[in-house]
Parts: sequence; C-alpha cells; structure tokens
Amino acid sequence: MTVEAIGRSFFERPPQEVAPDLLGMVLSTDSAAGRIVEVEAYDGFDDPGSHAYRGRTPRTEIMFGDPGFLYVYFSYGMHWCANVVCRSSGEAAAVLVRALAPERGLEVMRDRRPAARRDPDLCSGPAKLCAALGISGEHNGADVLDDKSPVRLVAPAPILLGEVAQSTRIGLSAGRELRWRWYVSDDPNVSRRS
DNA sequence: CCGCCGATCTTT
DNA sequence: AAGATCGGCGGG
Repeated sequence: MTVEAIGRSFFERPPQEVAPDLLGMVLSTDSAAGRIVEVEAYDGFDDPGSHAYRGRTPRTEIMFGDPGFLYVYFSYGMHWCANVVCRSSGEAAAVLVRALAPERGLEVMRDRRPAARRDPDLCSGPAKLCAALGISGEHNGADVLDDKSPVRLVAPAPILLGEVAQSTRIGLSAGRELRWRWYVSDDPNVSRRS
C-alpha cells in the first residue's frame, strides 16, 4: 500500500474544507488503525457549537495552537473524543473524527471495546473510536503529521469511496442549523444515518 | 429496531 | 447545571 505524507498546509484551511477531505484517510496508533468515514467541522470562536466559542480556556488551549495537532477532550465524565486542529494558530478551528472503518488491530479493538457486539460497533462514534485506538488525554497535543507521534494521520492510495452525505452536527444545542457533518453514506461504521 | 434514561465528572 | 456520548433496558 502506497502511503503519501500529508503536509501541514492540508490543515491550514477552513475546517469545512478539511473535514470532507479527511474521509478515506487513516487514523493510526501503534496498536490499531481505521479509515475515517465520518467527521464534523467546528469553526472556532465564531461557531456557537464549538468549545472555543467562549474563548481560550485551559481545556481549549490546543485548539488555539498550530494546525495538524490533536485536540482530545473529556466528554460526559467518562469518554475521550479527538479532533484535528485547522486554520492557522489562534483561530481555534478543528475537525472532530466521529467514526472509522476498522482496518488494523481488530483483536486489540475488541479487547478495548467489550461492549461492541459486532465489529461495526467498534469505532462508530467519536468516543468509541478513541477507546478502540487507545486514544486518551495523554495524546492531547500530539502532532498527527509526525510519524513518531503516538497518533498519526496518513493518506493511503486512493480507494473507491462511497457516496458522501452531508447533515447537521450531532448532539449540539447551539449551532444545530449548520450542516457541518460529512459521512460515507453507505458505510456500516457511521454513528448514524441522516 | 427505536427511544428513554442513568453513569460520571469537567467546565461554566 | 449542562455537556461535540454510550450502552442497557424495555416496548413495538
């Protein structure tokens, strides 16, 4: 399999452009990896749905930093979710990775996700995929472009990607009108349809 | 298959 | 007091 390196400039764009371009790319840790099939854009302090909306805080520090770094946050008191920072430093834009098609390390993923009854349940949600890949708070700030980083993003040789659908984002009370979610419509690993 | 609800704790 | 979630449970 041919693997192309992604440049820093890939992320120096609006998250609404980066997000759909991430579909089909591979998110990888040492133990496991999966192809991205669902993403959401969060556009910094102008976006009421973004953690950065209320300005810079200790939690959102990484979002206000350089593009191409991982923003990992703790959700509902028990889950971790991962974003990749976009635009340029200080703009606090990011793309949330919401679902993966498991590709490598299926055994480890099943061990880490005992609640998953079927393999498509392993990575079909932002917190599920972090658990499956072993991503947690210690990975906040990791450079996804550094091949020595614990969490990496790579672009494999292009594959035939299914039809891409667009919708509103999931789980928000503010900014629900914005259609900033993209997913591979026929993929069994997406967190949900529509 | 779908909807409801509780878990659990950080952030506001 | 709410939250960028998940999974178990009960009903259809």
